[in-house]
Amino acid sequence: MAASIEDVAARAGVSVATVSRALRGLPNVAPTTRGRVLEAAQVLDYVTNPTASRLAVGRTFTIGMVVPLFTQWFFTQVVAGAEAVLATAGYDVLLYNVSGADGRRRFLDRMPFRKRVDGIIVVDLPLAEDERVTLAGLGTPVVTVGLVTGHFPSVSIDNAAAATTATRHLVNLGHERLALISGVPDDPLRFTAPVDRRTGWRQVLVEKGLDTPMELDVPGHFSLAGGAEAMGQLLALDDPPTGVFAESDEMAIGAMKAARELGARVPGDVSIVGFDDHDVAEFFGLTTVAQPVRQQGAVAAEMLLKALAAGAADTPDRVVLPTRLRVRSTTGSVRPSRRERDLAARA
Amino acid sequence: MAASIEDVAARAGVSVATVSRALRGLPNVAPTTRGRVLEAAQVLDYVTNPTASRLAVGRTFTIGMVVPLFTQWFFTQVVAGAEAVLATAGYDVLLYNVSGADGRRRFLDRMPFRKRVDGIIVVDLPLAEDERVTLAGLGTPVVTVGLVTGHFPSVSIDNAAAATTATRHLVNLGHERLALISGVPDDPLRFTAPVDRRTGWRQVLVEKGLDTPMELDVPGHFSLAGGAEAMGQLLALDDPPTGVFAESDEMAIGAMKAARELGARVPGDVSIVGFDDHDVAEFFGLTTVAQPVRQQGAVAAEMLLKALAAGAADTPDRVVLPTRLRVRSTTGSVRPSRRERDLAARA
DNA sequence: CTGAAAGCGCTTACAG
DNA sequence: CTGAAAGCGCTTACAG
Repeated sequence: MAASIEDVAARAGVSVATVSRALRGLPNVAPTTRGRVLEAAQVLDYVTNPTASRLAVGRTFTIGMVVPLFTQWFFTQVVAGAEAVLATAGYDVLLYNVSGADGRRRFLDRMPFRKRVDGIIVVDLPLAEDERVTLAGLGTPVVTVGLVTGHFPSVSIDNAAAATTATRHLVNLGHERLALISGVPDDPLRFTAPVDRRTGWRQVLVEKGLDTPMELDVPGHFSLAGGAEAMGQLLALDDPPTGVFAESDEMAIGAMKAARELGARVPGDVSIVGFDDHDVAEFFGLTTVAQPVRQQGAVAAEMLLKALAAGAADTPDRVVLPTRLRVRSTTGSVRPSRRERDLAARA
Repeated sequence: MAASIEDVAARAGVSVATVSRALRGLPNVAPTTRGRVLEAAQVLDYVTNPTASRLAVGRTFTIGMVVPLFTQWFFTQVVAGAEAVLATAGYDVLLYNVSGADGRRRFLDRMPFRKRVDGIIVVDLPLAEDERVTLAGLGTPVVTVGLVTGHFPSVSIDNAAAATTATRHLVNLGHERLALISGVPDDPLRFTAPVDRRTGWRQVLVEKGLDTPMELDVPGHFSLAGGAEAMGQLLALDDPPTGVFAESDEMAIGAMKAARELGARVPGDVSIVGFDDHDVAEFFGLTTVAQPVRQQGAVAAEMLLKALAAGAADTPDRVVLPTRLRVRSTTGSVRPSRRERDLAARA
């Protein structure tokens, strides 16, 4: 049987109150007493029972994280980033996996975190007004990552600006016919990132007076296969794009493979820029807009710890982490388009 | 303030003992009483405080999972598989991330799971004898996945047999010069899977009387880049292999890319078979040996729940899940080797 | 600096 | 079928 605080007290010849104070390093414990307690604890191989401690203190020392699909790269990174700082601070992490719109509904209806966590990190999950109110009503601090509610502290990136950077990069290379491989067309969860990225893309095109025909805006479902299919559609156009911005690296890599298989050179015939700087982006030589993923989790965790310490949050912080273009080998300056070559050939 | 069991008792006009019984569906509660309790709980929006409940019951209702790098695909899948069944059974999951040999040491020395979990799932982490004894001494049931200790119940696959299948597939296609891209050469954690896979590979070659020169056994570090580098080494040989077995899909995909960039066709010049059936294997058309990854986590969780229910485990189960060859487009029948072509040209 | 006692919010024999 | 009381293993005023 594992030793309890009473066993330690008995062995050290003091009360359990003193053991508790000594072990936690509180002041007002005589050095010699503390020594005896520490030794007894050592000998008995004592560790405090967290369940009992939590009940007494009235805190769970666990943080709940709501994550859409924790099996996906992006989310595992965010979780890992948060987990690392929370573990250091002595907090456990309780994961809740939400998939689909009804999953979110179920989460907010049942609120499985009630009485279980001291704080909540919501990753990427857009919240309807009533859902936000429900969450706020819990009375436990909430920090969001990837979405900005205006009511909870948040950490995110500027998706529109990042998309602008990616698109401008293509424009600066001389590309004028630009396509977008976007995320999910009818997203039940209504993530905001894909929408914002499209906004940034469009903005540059409009600013430069370039065309933004529907046919150059195709969905890639945030997957390799989706990216490949999208690229197939684009290359089948009479006047295919010479520059493609994919809203995620996975789609970009799928697009690269499709391009290659269809005989289009990257970046010779078509330049591709992705988004994320996924672990594998470097290996594939993908030019992309890097976002700090683990760091978003880590910063969210720190903000939550701060809120926990401060008691009530003053004004909700809103941290926007920087993104940055990483130019690798999938983008290059523009070459004559197929149509231009055809025209030239005819002349 | 959230309602407590006392609030419910007061509102229902019964004792807290009765509330406790009614809410947990225990027998010996009058139907009308139960009705009143349920209604009161409903009105007060009561949920039981798990910390208090756990302390009273003497169980934590949480399972600890020790995972080498939970950010990697394989491990996230195992965790997700276990998590799904544990959540359904009302258990939380506490993750502990071990990286490097000292990380394992630290884990076993400090045993952060003491008094915190009711059971432990160890994923893929080989245990030294003393470490095994330490774990067993905890008195909480342990199930291992990916390693077989003979002392704890385990769920795993037959890595050697699976590798045999992969290698035989190449042999059956007529390949005689076969290479292995293995895992990590000096693995501080001493994972057994890569070793067993090599054993299976070797066994087939020996059985068929084929050569197994050192130069055809190269490390790929379980990464894309490592697989690519390994393939580069292999293709630089005077007499390069026509068939390559990579111990993971990631290495296989890296190898595919390297082959293509070096002008070798897959499977025209070199066939490649991987291991895992990673999420992306299908997209890349990779022939591979599929292992059930999520299922290993799920089965481990079920075994643990069984052990928890049974009290003491009888004889340690040892579940070996089936693997299966998935033939896609990276393997094909053998073509004349470069050397053979050279000889033919000279004749 | 230290201890006795109450309390955290449940569950569980035990008695009735 | 129900309730009073003890107990789970800690922490924390309070008194000394």
